[in-house]
Amino acid sequence: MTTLAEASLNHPHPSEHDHKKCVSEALDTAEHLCVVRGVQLTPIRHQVLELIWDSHKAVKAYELLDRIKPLKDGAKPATIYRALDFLIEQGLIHRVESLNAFVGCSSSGHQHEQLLLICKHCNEVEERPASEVMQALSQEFDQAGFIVHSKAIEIHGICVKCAALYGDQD
Amino acid sequence: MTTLAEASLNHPHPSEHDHKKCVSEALDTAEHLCVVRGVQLTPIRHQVLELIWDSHKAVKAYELLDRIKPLKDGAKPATIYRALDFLIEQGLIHRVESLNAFVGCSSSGHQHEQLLLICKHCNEVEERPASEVMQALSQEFDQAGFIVHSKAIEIHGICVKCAALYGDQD
DNA sequence: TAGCGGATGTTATAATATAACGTTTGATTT
DNA sequence: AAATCAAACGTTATATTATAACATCCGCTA
Repeated sequence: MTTLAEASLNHPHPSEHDHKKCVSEALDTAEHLCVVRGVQLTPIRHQVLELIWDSHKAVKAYELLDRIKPLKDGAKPATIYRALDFLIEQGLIHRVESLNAFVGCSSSGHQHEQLLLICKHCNEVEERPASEVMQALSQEFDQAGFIVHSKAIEIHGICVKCAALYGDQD
Repeated sequence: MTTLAEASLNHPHPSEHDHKKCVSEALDTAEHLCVVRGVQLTPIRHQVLELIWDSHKAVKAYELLDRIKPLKDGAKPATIYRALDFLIEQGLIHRVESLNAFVGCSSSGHQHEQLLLICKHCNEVEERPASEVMQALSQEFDQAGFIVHSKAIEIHGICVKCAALYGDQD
């Protein structure tokens, strides 16, 4: 299988980190977790995960579909949505509810439910464990008597890099 | 214009509150805010707001469309989406991102960005100001250098009434 | 080798949302 | 009063997101 990790990134600000490391860590973790859990990270699922990890931006399902078609001729919406369902179930990606899009999860295996900081300028999504926030949330649920199944905490704005480069106004 | 407030509520648990009061307060506040702001709460917008306030459940756009058709013959998707856009801009309703649905905002005028507790059983949405959570969030944003434009904090689970009536397992 | 379950292929369609352009209406200006 | 303008609304079309339903394949095991 061709490695997709090197594909064009095209960030509005320079990628200051070693993204290949992000990708390889994410894929290694995913492979490991799937073995441990006795679930199959099939070629399709692996390719979709790799495509998602092409960047830290949230990606749309149909973008993924377009991008997987050259690799997987005859791919259909169900091809992508099934892979996405699997990856979400396994906590390997986040669904960004407020964008109808998807982004890799850096901490699969550990805590999956995190604060997502979504930059309107560069579209990158930063995950933060935000333990104080989570603790305050737990207290709130206790007060309300609410039994939590899942959390979506999505913040839109301007990330620190874009604010530095382009100012706060966009 | 016919009052829609009395329409069927059909909750899984009895509505322990005076819902007519919720509705009238919401509509009064909306009317007042729109006057103050010099924006028009037109009949369509008013009707859509009233339909949304029919219950505390999140409502889908096309459900609203079906329900407004008898009142407003020839209503089309744009009819609803425009009204929803207006109501959201004015902070009179919340868009529930994780459901692609809409719910009335009880605290229009005050803080609009709140924690939403969404019950999987009865579908009702509870708004909570959750000031400790918001404070912890602010600290997190400061740490991250992130400039916030908007927040979606949506928690799915079982509300206190449903937990009492049906247990914690659903 | 027959049967089973999980993954995938395939076709169709449902559900959600917006674009684009025309018309109405009411306020403001001329 | 006529001309103009902007906001709201009407209308048609289409884009975008997502799922249903059923067929097939493939590896496992009974």
